[in-house]
Amino acid sequence: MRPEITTEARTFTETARRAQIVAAAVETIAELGYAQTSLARIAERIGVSKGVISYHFARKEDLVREIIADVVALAVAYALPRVEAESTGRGKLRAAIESNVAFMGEYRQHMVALFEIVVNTRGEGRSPNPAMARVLQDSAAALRELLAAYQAAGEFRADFDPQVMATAIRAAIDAVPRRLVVEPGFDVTHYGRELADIFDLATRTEARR
Amino acid sequence: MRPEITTEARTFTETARRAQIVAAAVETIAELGYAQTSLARIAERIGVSKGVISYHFARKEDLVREIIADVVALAVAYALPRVEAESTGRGKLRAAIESNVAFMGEYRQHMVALFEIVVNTRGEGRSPNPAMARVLQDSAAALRELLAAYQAAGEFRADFDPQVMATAIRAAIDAVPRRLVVEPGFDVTHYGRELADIFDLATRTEARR
Amino acid sequence: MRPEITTEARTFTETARRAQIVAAAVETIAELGYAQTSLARIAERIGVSKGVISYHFARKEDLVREIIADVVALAVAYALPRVEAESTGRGKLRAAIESNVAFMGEYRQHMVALFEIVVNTRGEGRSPNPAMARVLQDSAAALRELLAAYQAAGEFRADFDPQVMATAIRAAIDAVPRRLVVEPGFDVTHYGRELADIFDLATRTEARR
Amino acid sequence: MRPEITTEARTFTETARRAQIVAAAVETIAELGYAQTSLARIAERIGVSKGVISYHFARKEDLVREIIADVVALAVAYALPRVEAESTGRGKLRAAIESNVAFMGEYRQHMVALFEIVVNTRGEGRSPNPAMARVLQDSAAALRELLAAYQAAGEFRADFDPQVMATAIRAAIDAVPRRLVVEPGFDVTHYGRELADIFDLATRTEARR
DNA sequence: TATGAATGAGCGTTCATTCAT
DNA sequence: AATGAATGAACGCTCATTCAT
Repeated sequence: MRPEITTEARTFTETARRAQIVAAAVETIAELGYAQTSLARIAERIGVSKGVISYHFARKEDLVREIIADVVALAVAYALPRVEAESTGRGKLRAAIESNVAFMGEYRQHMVALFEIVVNTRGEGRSPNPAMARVLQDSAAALRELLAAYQAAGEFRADFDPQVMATAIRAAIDAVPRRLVVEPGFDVTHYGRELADIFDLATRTEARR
Repeated sequence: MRPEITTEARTFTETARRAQIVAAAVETIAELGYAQTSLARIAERIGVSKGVISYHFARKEDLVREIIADVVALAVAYALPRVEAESTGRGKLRAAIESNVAFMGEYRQHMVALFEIVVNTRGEGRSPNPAMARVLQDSAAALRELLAAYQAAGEFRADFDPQVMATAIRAAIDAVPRRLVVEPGFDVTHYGRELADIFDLATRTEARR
Repeated sequence: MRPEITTEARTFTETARRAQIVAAAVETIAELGYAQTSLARIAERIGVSKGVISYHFARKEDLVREIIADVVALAVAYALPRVEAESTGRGKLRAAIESNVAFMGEYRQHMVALFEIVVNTRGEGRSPNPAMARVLQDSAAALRELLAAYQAAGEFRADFDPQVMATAIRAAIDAVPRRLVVEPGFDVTHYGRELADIFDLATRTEARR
Repeated sequence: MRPEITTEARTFTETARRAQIVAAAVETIAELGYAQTSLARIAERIGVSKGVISYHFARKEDLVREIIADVVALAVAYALPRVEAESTGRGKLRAAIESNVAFMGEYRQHMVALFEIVVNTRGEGRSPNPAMARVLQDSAAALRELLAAYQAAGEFRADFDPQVMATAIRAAIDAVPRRLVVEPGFDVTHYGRELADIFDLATRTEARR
């Protein structure tokens, strides 16, 4: 096992290997599902021995954590600028929904893998994977803040619960990976636009009707 | 293994044992997750040898199928009369959303277990568990039919895609089990009502605005 | 379990049940092989519960012993009169070979089952099934005695080892069941006649050449 | 499981371990019989965990195949040169019988194990183990070819069926392992010579009498 | 830095056997 | 005389993990 003593920098080789392992893991999970993905199967895809993975990731859990972090970073990098480019709450909401859905269309494997991880890993018994829980909470929280802020500003109708609305929106977005698995021809752009329409109608003020 | 020769009726003892096993399986899956639920763990909860489970359910798959059937039957028995009691499309939609969400609140463990099964079992490779796939498809299809019918009748706005709307609604409903795991104090009634409001707004015609 | 205290007579029902179980066991073993034959499978063929077999045969071994005894009794009843009907050693040898082979052709299932039992069951570790060992030894011994007696009488050539000859003959006869499994169209009569020719040539005196 | 990515060469350690496992399996099967030989029992004999065997042989079937191949290779290496050293059909037949029997005397355990495998393993249902079936067919076929060829050449009597004769010879040879189990003092050389005499007499032409 | 080798716990499943009814 | 129910050991197999080289 590689020394873990301090926060020493990673060598170039190591960084590359880790990225390669993460990529192989994502592909394998997306293809076979989490339960069918063993370290052996990931190693086989790369063409190295199982030991390599254990060497770079002391626990399977560490590898999973890295996958989550990678995919989330990708998603944020994709969606955030698109949301920030908008100036109105309405525009930001639409941008958030559409860019999230579009991202899922472009990074199908990553999303399917992430979805598999969400539902298949747990921390200590009952609770969901802590790394994943934080991510989900964060993304829902960001949405809730957006809704609440522009609700306070009077741009959205005052009488909805931003928490519920955020949950509904995220759920509708997060339904995409499963749909992609079931129905490979699924039209992501259409789905994104319709979804944005739905929640536009659901959030707008009397005045805008 | 119990004799399978003919389609003989089940004895009282057997029916009771099967129900007990299904109940224990539901609890275990809800508590530990599907992957951590082994026949040994289920048997341990009842306090019998794991041979007992094999005796009553020849394959693990058979047990899972029975769980699905049981929970679906419960859900249908709960929601269907409430939907049928309504006469308008708008009323039916609200009843469907609220009763589904309410059911999930009342049968938390069952829902969490079902959710675990959905995402953790597969038939032959990638595709989802066939027994479960049928259930999901049926429930989504029923919703889509409802929306399409009253859209055609002019009660809902004409310009939404019933498939997308149905997916969004189901996704928002199906988000409940996960929320229940994460946040035990989650207010199911409130969530149901808000959700109904959201999709009422999202489906109504110009005239009703 | 039925009382075993004394050598009490068997009831009619019991005798019939035992015969039925033995017959079902023979069929099952012949069809699926010994290793694939469980008590459950035998019971299923009859249409009774597993317990019935345990009731009539306290150990699986007891059932096997009964099968052996039954088949051997059949074989002896078939071959013995045919051998005894001959007056010369040469005639008796030919009758023994041909009738044994013919029996195997007529009672294929029984022979295949017996063969499966021979090679699949053992007594305490290494040695062959004691019940079966006795049978094999007996049948080889009877053949050896026949050969030795007429060798002494000058009817067979003096310079062969009756033990070896008997072993070779039995082996050639016992090859039939396996052949029947592999090659269902195997011509038993032809095989018997050719075999008799071979061992007739191998045993005759100089004078007869 | 050991990496299987390419057809890479085996390491020294692996070769040695595989040989050790095969040897232990042969011993165990010869001693206890096939049905009583589990991976656990083999591992125990070597003094390693049973995982080791799964590591080197992905399926039990693979191990069995290797045993067959090993024993057959040994037998061929033993008998073939002895047969080929002879120039006449008569000489070749005697050499084949005697060398086969002698081999069985020298490699008792191997032969007993092979015999156990023959009768105890099946491919898909009824038919014999395909790997083994080929071996048996090959060895019987080789004998039949030998007989037919020299029969055609006029060196053997014309009126026997080479198929039957080959079957009888093989059966008599294959009786050796069982005899060795039952009677440890069995004189292999004597048996081989007597057997050769028997089939010499059974195959020779009128002219040679 | 990576490998091959091994471990040991756990999996679902099979089965002969026991036993109360 | 038979059944249904249960047991417990064993089976082949999978897998994350450890570790010497």
